[in-house]
Amino acid sequence: MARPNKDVAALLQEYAELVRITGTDAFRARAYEKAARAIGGHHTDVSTLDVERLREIPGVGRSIAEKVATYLVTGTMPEVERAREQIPDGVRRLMAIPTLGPRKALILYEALGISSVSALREAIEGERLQDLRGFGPRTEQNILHGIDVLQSAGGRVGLAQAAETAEAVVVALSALDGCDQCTWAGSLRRMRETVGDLDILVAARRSSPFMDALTRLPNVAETLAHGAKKSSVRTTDGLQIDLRVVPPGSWGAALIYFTGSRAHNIRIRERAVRQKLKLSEYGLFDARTGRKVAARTEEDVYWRLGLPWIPPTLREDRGEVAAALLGDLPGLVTDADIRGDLHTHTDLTDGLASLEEMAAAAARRGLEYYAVTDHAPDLVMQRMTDEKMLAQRDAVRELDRRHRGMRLLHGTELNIGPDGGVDWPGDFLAGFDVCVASVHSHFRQSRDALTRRLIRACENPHVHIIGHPTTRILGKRGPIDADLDAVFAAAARTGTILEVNSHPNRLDLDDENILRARRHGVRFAIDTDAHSTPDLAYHRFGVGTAQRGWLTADEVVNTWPLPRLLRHLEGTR
DNA sequence: GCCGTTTTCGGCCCGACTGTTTTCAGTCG
Repeated sequence: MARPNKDVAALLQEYAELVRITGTDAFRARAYEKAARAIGGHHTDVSTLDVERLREIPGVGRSIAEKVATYLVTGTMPEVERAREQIPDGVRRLMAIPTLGPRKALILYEALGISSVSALREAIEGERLQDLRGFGPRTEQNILHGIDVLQSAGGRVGLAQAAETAEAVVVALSALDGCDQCTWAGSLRRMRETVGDLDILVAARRSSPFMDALTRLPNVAETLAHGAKKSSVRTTDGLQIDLRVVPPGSWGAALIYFTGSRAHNIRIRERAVRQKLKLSEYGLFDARTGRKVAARTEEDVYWRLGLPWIPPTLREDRGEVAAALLGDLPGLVTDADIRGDLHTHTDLTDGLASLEEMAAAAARRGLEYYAVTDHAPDLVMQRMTDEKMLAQRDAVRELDRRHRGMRLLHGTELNIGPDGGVDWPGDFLAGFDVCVASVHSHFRQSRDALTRRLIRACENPHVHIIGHPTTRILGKRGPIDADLDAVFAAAARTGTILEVNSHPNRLDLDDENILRARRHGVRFAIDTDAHSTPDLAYHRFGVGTAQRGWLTADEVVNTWPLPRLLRHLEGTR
């Protein structure tokens, strides 16, 4: 579901940015932004709603409801088309550069005609910004650095977008006659945090119907290659999709080959060679006779190489083959192990859905426990007060009495201040079932200060979980510069849980930090940080990241039965 | 543009930080 919601949200967001650049009324832009967010996170498919129903979405009034209704019927929004004619798309994309907002983007366009990131870099390097009011040397430096950050993502897309596109392609191709099997492989199957291109694999006797169907998918912008075994297209949002069609008998070998990683494949092929075998995407063959010895399933191929099946999330050549040989592969945490969520928001702060809606959605997902952790007062913009928090606690307790099968917990997401302190004194904190504490400001303190800050938060007996520990936002903001090994050691010593934040833009801790932290003996919580009901589905990305960090269910506290979890939370105080 | 009402206007998340200024504008969370 929610594909139309995402389209509408993206369009309204684009319009908001265009209004922000051209317009004088910042509140109008904010209204569109708010509506975009509300629709993007709305629980029902907006294409099933008429104008009156659309207006019931908070933040959507008559004007926006009518624009959306027009778009859903005609496929365009005339106001957006007009705005696009005034401002080239490249100007809007300048705003993706951190520290560069709508005002500076407009100045750059009007004064120098700059309408692309590359033109901006050239202008700075050509010293053409020197006479521009408001653009000093530090600003130039910040912009150049921002461009580097932006481009370090390297044209890769986030996990959520990749998964959504891949699922649509697989659904489309699986529906064709003669499709024996179809799935995605590549870095998406390995759950890497960003995906460079999608690898789709089909098992079928005839390939041409699939190749033709790929090039005719609705969001395909251009066909890069069109052959009998492989075709490639680029989608309208710049993502490359490679399709391979193999005979059904080669499915398992092909799946291994296209899942990768390259390093993992090299490792197992070396193993094949030592056994006088040859491994390719078509199968595992006797090197001398050329006779096929395995190919139909991944398990067959691995087994014939003397290995158990290795989960795709481990296939990075980080010791998984050696571990497999020793029988030491970890029993990885899975989606099915997740019993609860310990970091979520409601519309009391910046969430979109009410406490009741979030709890109901969580219960529908089969969770056994669910903590509501709205923002604490030091994040001033959220306007939290003691009274509001205590009133919410009463509401949570009341709702909990009515919820059968799922236990509601009352918590908060505290702010770790510049000195490592948090919003409330201990006696107030003691009233919460669970306290998450996160860094939301002062990201550029010195390494020493940031390290001390996080360690002090770990040492606070009321802090149970450190939320999104490095604060990085993929493609936008790097991790804070702290001595993470010192922080991990402190977390292990104090029993403080470290979060694996499942939001696809965060995935924080990431796989490598999880690997490091678990060596210190840290426990983890895989949380969604949901701000709307659809966000509750993000758990799969956090679980994938945790698997890449070799985590077992026992290391993840929200796989534990509630009594064990509560004993652990209580025990750290 | 939305919304609530002290109800058809006038407010709209508020404050800090940065870099450029020389008193403030822009950006961010």
